[in-house]
Amino acid sequence: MVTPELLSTFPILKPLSRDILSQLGKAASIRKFARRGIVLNAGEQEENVCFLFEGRLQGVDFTIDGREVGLYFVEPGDFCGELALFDKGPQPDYVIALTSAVVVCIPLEGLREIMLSHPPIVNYLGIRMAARLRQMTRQRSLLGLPNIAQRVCCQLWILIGEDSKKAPSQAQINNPPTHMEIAIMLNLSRETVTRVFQTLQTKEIVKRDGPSRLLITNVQALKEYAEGSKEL
Amino acid sequence: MVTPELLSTFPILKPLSRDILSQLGKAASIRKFARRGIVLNAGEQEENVCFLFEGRLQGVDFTIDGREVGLYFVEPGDFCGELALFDKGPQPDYVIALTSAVVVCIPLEGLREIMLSHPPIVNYLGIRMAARLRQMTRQRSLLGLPNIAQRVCCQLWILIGEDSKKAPSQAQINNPPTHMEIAIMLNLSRETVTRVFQTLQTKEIVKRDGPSRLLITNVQALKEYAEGSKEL
DNA sequence: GCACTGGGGTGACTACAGTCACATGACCTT
DNA sequence: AAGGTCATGTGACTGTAGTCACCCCAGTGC
Repeated sequence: MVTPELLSTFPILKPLSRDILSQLGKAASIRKFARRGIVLNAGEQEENVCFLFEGRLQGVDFTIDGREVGLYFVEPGDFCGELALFDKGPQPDYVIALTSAVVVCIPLEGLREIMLSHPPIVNYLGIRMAARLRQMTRQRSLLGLPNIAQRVCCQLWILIGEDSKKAPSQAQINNPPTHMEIAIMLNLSRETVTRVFQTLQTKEIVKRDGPSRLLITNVQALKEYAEGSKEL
Repeated sequence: MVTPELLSTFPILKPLSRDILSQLGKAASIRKFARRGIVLNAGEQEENVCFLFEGRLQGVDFTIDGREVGLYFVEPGDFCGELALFDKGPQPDYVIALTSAVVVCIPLEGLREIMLSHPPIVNYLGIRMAARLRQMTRQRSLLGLPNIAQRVCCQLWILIGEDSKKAPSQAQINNPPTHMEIAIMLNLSRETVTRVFQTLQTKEIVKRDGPSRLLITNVQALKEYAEGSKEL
């Protein structure tokens, strides 16, 4: 049983009345995951939409030969497993916990009914899926870059986020992905990512600040590498 | 001015009443495109959803260094440019005509209103976007394959379609993509694709039947290569 | 204290796909 | 018949990213 207060912390559920939220809450459950725990299984007909309360998740897939492929991140307040709301089809990718995570699971059935009778919810879902399609398109075009260093710099540029770009003096990435996580997003080997980072560090473009922060000491240079106007 | 009859040939518009269709038809227009014509521009706020009546379109993007990237196909009866219905955002990719094509353009505004008041339409759109996300996910995991020949075989396997898989004796691909089109979908060079095809042909796994048909003479073998249980 | 794990760092080697430079043949238009 | 374009073929060369093998180090559990 999940309280309406907790549910209403999720932006998409905010427009719902207290009554409906408590009804949803009755069927919902809270689950905790350790690092590397599997939140959703690819290929299966999952019966929940998973709302992330705490931690960070990643959508991943595997190639036929077992290689891991990184697809997208899920941050707190966001959710995953929503595709089945529309077509009742299988989950296209795995979702795993990158850190220990707290997730609120809401059964598809209840949500589907509410979605059909509440236009703001469908609309939010539409915007969400559109955003995801855009993100996947951008990520796909990243993979087309033949220059590997540029690929990494572009990914970093995306990870910096809009806020930091406006205040370049203190640009940073909090809880940066591990080299391995970056590698599988960009179709690279871990070693290659490490080598690019080494170069970036000796050129004083980025700098580690403990395990949970990556400082961008030269935003301009990073941008130029990302755009291909300079080469590493 | 487009007739309601024409509009109702598109599955998503089928549930709409004749009245509404004629209203939509008034604002709609028919456009013809030559091969390589640009139907939608990436980055722009397009003001139409484009319904394909005849021909074949492809969603493409370009990397920062100008390389073409193939994303998806649009077949007759299908449409593109629908993301803006939800978030009024820019089109994420270019859509170009692979053959000469006839397209019915319907203004976003009109469709958006109808979508909000007609649940079956939103629902159809949701299913469509979910399908596209699944397809992009699958395509993305293809790119993770380090074995190039396997990548091409997987793509062929996808292109064969379900019907042909059930009748393996006459499996075929109609209007197959050119080597170049396959190459940009798989992050390969055109020459590499040609070389894989050469191998497949000398092994009598596929066979050209004129410019508009590719016969799969050995479906089982193709499947094994795609799954990685055999190597070329 | 110790073992264990996971992230990061590095060198040497090599296979292999990209690139470039051509050639051919089909098919258009004029 | 000539000229153009486009899809496909093919050889030679080369750069580069993957792979493998190993290292260190920090954190954590017992």
